Amino acid sequence: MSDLLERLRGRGWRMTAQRRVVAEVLDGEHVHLTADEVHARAVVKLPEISRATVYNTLGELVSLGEVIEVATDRRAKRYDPNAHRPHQHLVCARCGAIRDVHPTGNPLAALPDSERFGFTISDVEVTYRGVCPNCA
Amino acid sequence: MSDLLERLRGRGWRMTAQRRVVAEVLDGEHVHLTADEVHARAVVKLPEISRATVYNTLGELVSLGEVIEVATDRRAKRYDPNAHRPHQHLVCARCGAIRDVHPTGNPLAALPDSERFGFTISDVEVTYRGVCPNCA
DNA sequence: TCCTACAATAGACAATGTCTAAGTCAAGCA
DNA sequence: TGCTTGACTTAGACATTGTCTATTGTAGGA
Repeated sequence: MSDLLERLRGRGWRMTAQRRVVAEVLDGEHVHLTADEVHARAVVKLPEISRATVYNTLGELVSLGEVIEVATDRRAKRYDPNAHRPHQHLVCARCGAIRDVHPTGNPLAALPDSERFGFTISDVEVTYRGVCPNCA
Repeated sequence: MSDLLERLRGRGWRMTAQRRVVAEVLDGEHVHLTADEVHARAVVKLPEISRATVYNTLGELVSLGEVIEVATDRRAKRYDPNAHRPHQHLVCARCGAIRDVHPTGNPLAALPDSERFGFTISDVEVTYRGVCPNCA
């Protein structure tokens, strides 16, 4: 993620304190924060940052393909900075913990042509649900 | 779905006009309505029905296992009456059309133990995304 | 038919997300 | 270094989706 700022700058992204802080918050493995959580953490580093800016910046990062929107939670969207390695998600039904996982094979292959209804399929999203060791 | 009302009555579900109407609205193949859409259609049949009742009834049907909550849409939950045959969903990225699909194999098998992080996995949700023939 | 517990209602409230108008500032350029 | 400009940020109103509560209504049994 440290080179994210470089990549963005290289793409002509205007660098501001707010954008830098949002990008910094989205750093690490197994990070899946909601927009509100991102805002809460960003405020610690930059108290003036507004909610709208966090939403805007997250939206831009998603458009740029640097961050993935994840819908594991029924309430709020979550943002996953691990956009450059394809992966799926494993969610604890009790505490909501989320892990990135890497299944074997291509999940697309499991869908025969007869089940594609003429669609041109471009993406598959898989969410495994269960109970994590802490909650078991 | 015609026997849904029978099944519910058999389980001691108190039958009311509102509940009957909600159940009737959720009839058919490839039905994936939002709560609001269910309400809109229910109002046609029973103008007095309230939003809260639709939400309550949908929640009860989900608890009873007669209807499945689907999160293909980032905005609102959708309700799928096809609860008795396991299936996954295929969504058009343009128009939002949703089809029930039946992939081959068990998607659970694709996740090796080393990728389970000690979780006890009970469920997998797969959403295929693409463009439908109408939008292509 | 009458009772009673369960269901439905209206509307307030909560959570999440979007939009707008006005002010601010990063980055290029003289 | 000091302008200029258009992109960025802000506060807060608004929209959408969903939940809760107090009150009223009613299904189904006695």
